[in-house]
Amino acid sequence: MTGRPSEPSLFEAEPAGSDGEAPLDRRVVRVLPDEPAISKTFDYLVPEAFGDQVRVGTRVRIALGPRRVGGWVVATDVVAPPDVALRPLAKLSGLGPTPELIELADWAAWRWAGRPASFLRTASPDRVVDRLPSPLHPGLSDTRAARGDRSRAAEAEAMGHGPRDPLPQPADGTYRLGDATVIREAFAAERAVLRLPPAVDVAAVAVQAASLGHALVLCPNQELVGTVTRRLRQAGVGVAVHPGGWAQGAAGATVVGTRATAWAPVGGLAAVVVVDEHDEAHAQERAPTWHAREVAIERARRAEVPCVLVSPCPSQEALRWGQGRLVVPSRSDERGGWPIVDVVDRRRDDPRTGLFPPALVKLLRDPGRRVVCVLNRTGRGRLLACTACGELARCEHCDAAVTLPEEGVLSCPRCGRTRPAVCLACGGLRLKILRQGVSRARDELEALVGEAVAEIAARTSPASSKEKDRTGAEDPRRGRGTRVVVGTEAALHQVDRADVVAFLDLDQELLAPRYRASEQALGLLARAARLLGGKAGRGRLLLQTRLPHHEVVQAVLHGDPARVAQAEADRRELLRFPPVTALAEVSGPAADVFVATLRALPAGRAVEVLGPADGRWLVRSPDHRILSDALAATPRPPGRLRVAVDPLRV
DNA sequence: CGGACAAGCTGA
DNA sequence: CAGCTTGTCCGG
Repeated sequence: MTGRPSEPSLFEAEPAGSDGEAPLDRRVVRVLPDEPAISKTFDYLVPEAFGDQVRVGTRVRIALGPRRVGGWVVATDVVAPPDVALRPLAKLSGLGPTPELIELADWAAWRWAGRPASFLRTASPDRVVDRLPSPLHPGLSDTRAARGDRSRAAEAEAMGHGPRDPLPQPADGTYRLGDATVIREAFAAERAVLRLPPAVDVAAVAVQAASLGHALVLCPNQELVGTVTRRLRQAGVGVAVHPGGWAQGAAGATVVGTRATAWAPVGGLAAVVVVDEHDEAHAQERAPTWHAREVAIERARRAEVPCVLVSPCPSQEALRWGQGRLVVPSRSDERGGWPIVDVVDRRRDDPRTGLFPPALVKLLRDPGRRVVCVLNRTGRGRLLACTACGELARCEHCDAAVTLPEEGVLSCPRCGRTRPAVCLACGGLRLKILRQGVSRARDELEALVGEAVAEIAARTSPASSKEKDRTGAEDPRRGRGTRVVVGTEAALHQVDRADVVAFLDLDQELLAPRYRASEQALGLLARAARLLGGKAGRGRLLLQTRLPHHEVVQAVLHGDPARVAQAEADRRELLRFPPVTALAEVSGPAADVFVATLRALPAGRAVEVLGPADGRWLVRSPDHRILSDALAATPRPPGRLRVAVDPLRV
């Protein structure tokens, strides 16, 4: 999983004076321009006036041809080729990534078939930083004493040495492990996967990490960043929140943030933690499709500091990396941190019952309960048929089944065309919804419970949200006022507490045609579990399914994610999917040319090419070294080409 | 990327 | 053959 480019690094410079004639009167540095289309480095003279401010990582401006562009110094003391006339650096633009991060960017560019500049941009401050502040106290320090006993108590509680209440939940709604020494145990070796059930407050792990010194804590979302930061500060830890705290982190602090924080400089780095490592928010969707977990792992390895991956449902990638160092609380502690699960076995239900069988309706009508219904289908209907002639509604252009995003409009999910809701076979105007989406479910729910029900869908593209702002439409976080909400999985991100979370059609998740479907479904259920708290609370997770024996259902029911992990490990082995192998997805107009070259690689570096399917090819190798070497060795043809290493939606 | 320059097409 | 488009290469 780790590996280094086999090709010599782009940035390796021969030190001046190594073979005699170093020009002592001029200093030359190598600069990588901050331009997506340029991946070459150029050498420049350092003006006398810049003094000793030019180091590896420094942001500079350079004259490149007729224009000026930004860039990073990637090597100093360079011996330039003798035949080029050097120009001086045009300007200093402040501090940039540390030399370690420059090297890490080089590695990441190889690992995810991207350009170093895209990583260096992520590793750079978002505004000019000319000097660093003084470092913050590492770990638990005098500041804590100054704050008095309250924070001491918070720390003790976080460490699991708080007052030993029996299982009933503390007032703040978090669930406390009976024996929290597992958290300390996780940091005892260089690496560990720490499996903590959803209701446990993961901030305790960050506090433990910070006790070793300045830690790097990666969270999948802003909400967790807030929680973790608050708890760290309560415990007296000096925290810098990325990206605003870039300079403070570089100077020395425990750094907390989301994905991009994997690239934050941390002065005196002592430990790395990835919170909810299974969460796909840690992966960048746009190419290069880098994953914060993998960057964190590599960073910790290079810095020789402990790395702990935390998750209620560790990914196969994490488990494989952990090499058996999986730290788990006692069975009862783990079980207690998952909610009570009601499995609604729908195998014998009348299909006409729809999405709301009596068991659910009863919970829905209980006035004291806040209910979130999850249905991962947007719009009103995803499959429709004519009430008159029974014909399925399909696209006139490409024949795909059309959907009903809103009343009266049919839309093709394949080619994007829309048309009025009319049957093409008989001209009938009435279509019946065979598979309903959230909008329709909302209407039905309102009728069932007799009160307003809010619908929550993902906030769509930035353009449309701007549109909403302009038209002054309502707050996207609807559902604050209503007791019952229904939505896609976005509902689980936008609601912070619930008494019941009901998955109206879990089978859609369990049977999704993606190799990661089981893990993704479990991740979704873990997220739902967070809204509910542990078994001691009154939260219930209701799962409607025709697959009650599916390992994902059984895992949540017993609070035992190992049931999924084991089944999944076998399946990945059998199907040769990651992490047993390494995958990349190649698409775009230039993909065919690129793939043809890949196919022709000599035996020693051969990769397996599958496809095309829907204009996309899959490239498979026994490991990432072979895959990344092959991708790096294959020239990019002109034209648009997307290479997604470790695609999650295959 | 953006400019420079070379090679290819068109029209009188 | 000028005048314009399209493509390829290069920048220190």
